[in-house]
Amino acid sequence: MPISKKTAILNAAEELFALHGLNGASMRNIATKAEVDVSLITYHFKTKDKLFASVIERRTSVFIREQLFYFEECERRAAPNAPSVEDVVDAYCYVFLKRAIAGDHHWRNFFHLFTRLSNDPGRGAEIMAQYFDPIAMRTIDALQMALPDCDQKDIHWGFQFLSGALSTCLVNTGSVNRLSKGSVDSEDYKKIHQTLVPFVCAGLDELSNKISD
Amino acid sequence: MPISKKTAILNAAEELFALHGLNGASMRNIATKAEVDVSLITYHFKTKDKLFASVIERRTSVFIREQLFYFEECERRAAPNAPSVEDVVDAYCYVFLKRAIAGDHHWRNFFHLFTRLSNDPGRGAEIMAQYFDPIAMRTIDALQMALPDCDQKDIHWGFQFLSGALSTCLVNTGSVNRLSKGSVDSEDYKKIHQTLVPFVCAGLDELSNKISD
DNA sequence: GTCTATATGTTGATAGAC
DNA sequence: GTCTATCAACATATAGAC
Repeated sequence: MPISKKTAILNAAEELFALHGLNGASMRNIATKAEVDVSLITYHFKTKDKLFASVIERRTSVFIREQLFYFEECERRAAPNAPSVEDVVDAYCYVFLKRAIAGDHHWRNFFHLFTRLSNDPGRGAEIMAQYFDPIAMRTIDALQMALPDCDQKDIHWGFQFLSGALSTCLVNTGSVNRLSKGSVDSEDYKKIHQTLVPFVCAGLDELSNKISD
Repeated sequence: MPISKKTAILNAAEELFALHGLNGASMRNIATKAEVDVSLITYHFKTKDKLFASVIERRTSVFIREQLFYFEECERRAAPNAPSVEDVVDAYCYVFLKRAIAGDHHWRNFFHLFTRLSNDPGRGAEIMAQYFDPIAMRTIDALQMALPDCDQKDIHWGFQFLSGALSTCLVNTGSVNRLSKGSVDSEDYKKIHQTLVPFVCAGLDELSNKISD
């Protein structure tokens, strides 16, 4: 079954918003990429901003549910003890990385867009607050349970570092490939998973162990 | 002495490009913010893209020289031994953070823009390659010296994580403040410095110690 | 160096035929 | 649902007066 034109618009918008940002991608660019007339975008989504919101909503609705499920599962598995730091960090990262590993380029575009939003103080910040704060809160709570002796502020910073480290890996700027002269592949998400999780866990453990001031 | 109109343009452009991106900031917005006529921008910088390049160049010329000086100093201090991971990570971060700590909002705008560029696959990636690859290379080399037993690929990923963790801290999205209900201040760059460096060093040590595959 | 006036294209969005 | 035609607002850039 061929995809609907509405879906084609969403896919094209997702990719172009990810590549060029909200302002950088015009409705005409999107229409061309989707092989659709410009006015059809207005018909389906009314305004550009609402199209943007639809692009976000389409995936977050699926994504957030799954993310929360992973956390529940990881806490249930550890019960009655608190989950380990590894389990929490892994749960947070894996929901992103497993889809990237699977090679789904639609999801990759979305994660790409996610990175853009998470480093944008304008409209991006609003959307992050609306859609991703629940996940962030949940992760921070779980980290606090896993590291009961860690200073709360350090947990917050630790999550920020985790989030930043993960998100740069989700956008394909080509820098890792270039800097490593081709010996490292920026799209080797399996390797990223294997490397990022222990890196972040060691970092968090360090923060937990040091005397806070 | 009041600043020249040319400098006012650069300052305004720096701020608006940081906030809204290359496409999101128009020359009119910039001219208004700089309290200058639009055509004066064309007079001084010829095109919008060249204005953008000038914004980058103005600070990178200073910044890169200083960054490289820090690395030399830190290697000289450790000689004939290799510098420690702490020294290398600190040198990389501190050049950013010391100016942020000093509260210079022009530099903060620039770092803000830096974060945007480092997560942009388009024009941003080009500029990063041109201006920041030398620093990145230098940092990676220094890390390799500090961690001779670490797998080269892990060093590259470690640097990517470091770079991602630092850069999210340089843009003020308000997320840390929101998520911590005000108990953490996203502009407390001194705290970021104190927290990020040990976090990253522990992560790198972990990568160095694990058996690579 | 700085301004006014203007050229030329692109933008997001609408109205109406089919 | 999908297209054609069109709008007013905005974009970058230029020419020329002072």
